[in-house]
Amino acid sequence: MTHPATVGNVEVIDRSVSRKAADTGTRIRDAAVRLFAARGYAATGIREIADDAGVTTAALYHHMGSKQDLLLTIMRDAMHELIAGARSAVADASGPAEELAGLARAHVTYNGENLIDAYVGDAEIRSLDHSNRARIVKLRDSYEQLWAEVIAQGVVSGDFQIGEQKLFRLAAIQMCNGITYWYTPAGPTSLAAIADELAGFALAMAGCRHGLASPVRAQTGPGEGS
Amino acid sequence: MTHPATVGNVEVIDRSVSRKAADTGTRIRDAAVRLFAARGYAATGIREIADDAGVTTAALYHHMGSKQDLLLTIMRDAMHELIAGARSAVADASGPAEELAGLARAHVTYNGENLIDAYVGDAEIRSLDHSNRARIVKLRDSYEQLWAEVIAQGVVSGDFQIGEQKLFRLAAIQMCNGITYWYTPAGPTSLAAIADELAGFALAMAGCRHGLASPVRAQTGPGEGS
Amino acid sequence: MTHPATVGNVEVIDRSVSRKAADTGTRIRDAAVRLFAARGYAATGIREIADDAGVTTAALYHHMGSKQDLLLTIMRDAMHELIAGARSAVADASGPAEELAGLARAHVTYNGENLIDAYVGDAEIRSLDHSNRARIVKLRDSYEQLWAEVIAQGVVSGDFQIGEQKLFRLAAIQMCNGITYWYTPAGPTSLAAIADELAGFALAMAGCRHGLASPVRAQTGPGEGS
Amino acid sequence: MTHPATVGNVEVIDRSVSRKAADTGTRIRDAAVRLFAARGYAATGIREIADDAGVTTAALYHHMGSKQDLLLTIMRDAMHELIAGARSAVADASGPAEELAGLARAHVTYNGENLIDAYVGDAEIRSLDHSNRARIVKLRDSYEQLWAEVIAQGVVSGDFQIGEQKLFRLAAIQMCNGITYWYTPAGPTSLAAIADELAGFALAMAGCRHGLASPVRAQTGPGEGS
DNA sequence: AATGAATGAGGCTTCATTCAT
DNA sequence: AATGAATGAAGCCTCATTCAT
Repeated sequence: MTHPATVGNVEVIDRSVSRKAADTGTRIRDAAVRLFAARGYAATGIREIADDAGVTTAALYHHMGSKQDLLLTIMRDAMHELIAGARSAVADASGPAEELAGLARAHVTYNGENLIDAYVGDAEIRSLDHSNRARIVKLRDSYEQLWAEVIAQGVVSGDFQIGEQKLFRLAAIQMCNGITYWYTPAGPTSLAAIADELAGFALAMAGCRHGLASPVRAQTGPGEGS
Repeated sequence: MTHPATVGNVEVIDRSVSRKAADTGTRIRDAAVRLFAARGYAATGIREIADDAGVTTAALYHHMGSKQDLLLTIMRDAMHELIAGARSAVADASGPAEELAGLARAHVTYNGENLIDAYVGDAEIRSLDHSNRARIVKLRDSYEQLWAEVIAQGVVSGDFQIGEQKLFRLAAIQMCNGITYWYTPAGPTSLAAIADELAGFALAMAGCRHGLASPVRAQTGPGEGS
Repeated sequence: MTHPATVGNVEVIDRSVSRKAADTGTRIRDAAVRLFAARGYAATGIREIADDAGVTTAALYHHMGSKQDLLLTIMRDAMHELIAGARSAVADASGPAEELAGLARAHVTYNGENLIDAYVGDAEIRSLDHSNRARIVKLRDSYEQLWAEVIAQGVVSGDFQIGEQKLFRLAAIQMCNGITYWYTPAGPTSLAAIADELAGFALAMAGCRHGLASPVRAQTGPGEGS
Repeated sequence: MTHPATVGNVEVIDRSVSRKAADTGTRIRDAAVRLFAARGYAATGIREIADDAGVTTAALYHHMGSKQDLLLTIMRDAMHELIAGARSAVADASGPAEELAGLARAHVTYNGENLIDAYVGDAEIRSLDHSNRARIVKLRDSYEQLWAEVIAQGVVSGDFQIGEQKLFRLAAIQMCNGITYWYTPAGPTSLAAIADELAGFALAMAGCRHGLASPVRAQTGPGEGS
């Protein structure tokens, strides 16, 4: 109910519109992500969330269920968006190198544009209870599967020089993920530029830095080159 | 899973000795790291730690001070060891490429051999109170400074082809750090092999995969082959 | 398990009719008795009742008033039926022995046929608020008065050999009441047979086991043999 | 820790002594029984118990565990005492009639002397959680088994004229149990006299009112005759 | 006749910590 | 060096009820 079915520019508009009169559920969810990201799930009180959202704790439960429910909702939404972005990136690319670069850029972009959701999604898996964790892990596995397929194809085609594919995959994703821990929109480098840079790193790690005929991405803003 | 001062066979001996009468402080510290890693700082109760260590909560306070003190101790120790390892790796290497590879391997090795300490050190910075966090961040900065210097030298010397040095540093460290989240000693690949692989990735990211005359992992000790 | 105005075969018919479109009030009341009997008044939530009845809590309030109102309704109905049954039993009998046996049988029969209503009526007096409790206690007193009169007459007539009449009354009613705690229609003995047996116990306690010319249970209806 | 190993006059003395400086655990337990009896388990707040016992809720948990633990302790103690009393009553008697009378008197006596414990033990079985309920039901079954054996022997020996033994047992116990609902030490009749009277009822129900050569109990106080 | 939203009060329980012994 | 007792604050959550629609 928070993330729109289609991601893109439209979303941004919708968000800015709905923010003006965000419904209670959304206000609660937003407050929760913010606080979970700032303090951690366990260290965040339900009353803090309620206060932050401007509702009573009882209203919070009326709308969103338990604290655990809130976490599940947040993480599930995040995974769904991440996966959708990755699918779309692969679809838009042709050839293993472009696909890998696309996956890296999509990951970085999603994380950069949804910093706190991504951070929570990354850091709070252990805070999910047994069955909820299973659900999220399943989603995460299906996300990683997208990477695994691209990597395997690149190895088969000879585009990539990779030893252990799993090791490569984990290292590459982890590298892209790192943005969550230090990126800020206020920084000097645009998100798109960072995404390109990290995509370049991923290709280098795969042994095909020069595999892309054209620069990875054309839209890099002025003054953000290396 | 105490982190011994020296790693290797000696460690085992130390362990069997210390097991006979592991002092109370150590038992408490070990229990705390284990639980902080498993559940997170905020979600771990002081009584759980005490129970796990086989002491009363009162004894815990007597020996180790508050829960926050425990966390600080753990994180400070971890940072000190990490820094010591990095310093020693740089000292043993000659030339930017070897140094960078050494840093990567040292990071991976420390994290792999002290999984839970490394994980806590990574995940619980936000659980430190204001002044403690400042202390640890200062240590972390001095650690990153080691990387920064190596990177800068490599760029100056022309060994590395790196755009934004800070971005590279964060991405590389993050990649190495990832091992914390998935490595298990029971896995098929030895820690040394993983360390070499990731060091190779780092060099590739720096644009000098072929910069090392000899194979990256020449220093691998006996009995640790992949 | 609504208590029908008349018990017997007619009841079944009434049920099948009312089932088709049991009115909301009845559905709520039925759900309430069921849950009060199963968990107790205090342990039953108004939302559980509403859910069980298939209505919203708001609708519940609209139809039946508060939780306390529901309890009062249930208990008052139960007392009224119990009293009506006792009156009719006394009217149909002649002589103290028959009357006492009739009271016992009526009590057992009502409780057996309306297990949960009877149980709630018995167990939840303390859950009534001050003024409601007064109302129900008044009804209960008037019910016990019926027993008191029969007992007194039997003592005067010499049919009964009873020491303390109050003690006897309480013991006898309590004994009959016990059925609430263990009777189940699925058991091997018919309710009528149980009622006869307990009526016999009451007479024995009154010192006139042999005071009835004919067997106690002459009135047993067809098809209800033990 | 509340009920003494041996019941009897000594107990009364111990109680009065310990009451002067009752330890915290006992104070809590006593407050709990009192409130559970007065309002019911579900309707009693943990804070009410703590206030009544003069401790904080945290101290209550320190000493007695959860509300459910408190209930289990109370019920288990009550069952143990009841069973001990019944065993001792049977041991002191000779012949089915005396044994049955003894069981009845013991039951009435225990309930009369421990009104609130007995009441709670009777009324709150449904408030026990699954596993605790199983424990108490097991104890209750072993208690009823004592009655069952005496009854069976009396039937075999010809002392008792009883149809369905189980029905008789339930009715008799229920009758004795009733005292819980109306007895008060301030009443005109002594507990011993009531116990004798109810024991006489039980024998009458068993069809052997005159089976005892001597009066059921000699100690009946003056002025308490029928 | 019906309902979704809202709420203040309170439910039970655990928290990290202190202190007298 | 060690501990049992104690506590104020806070933990998450549910309560019965009302009310605008």
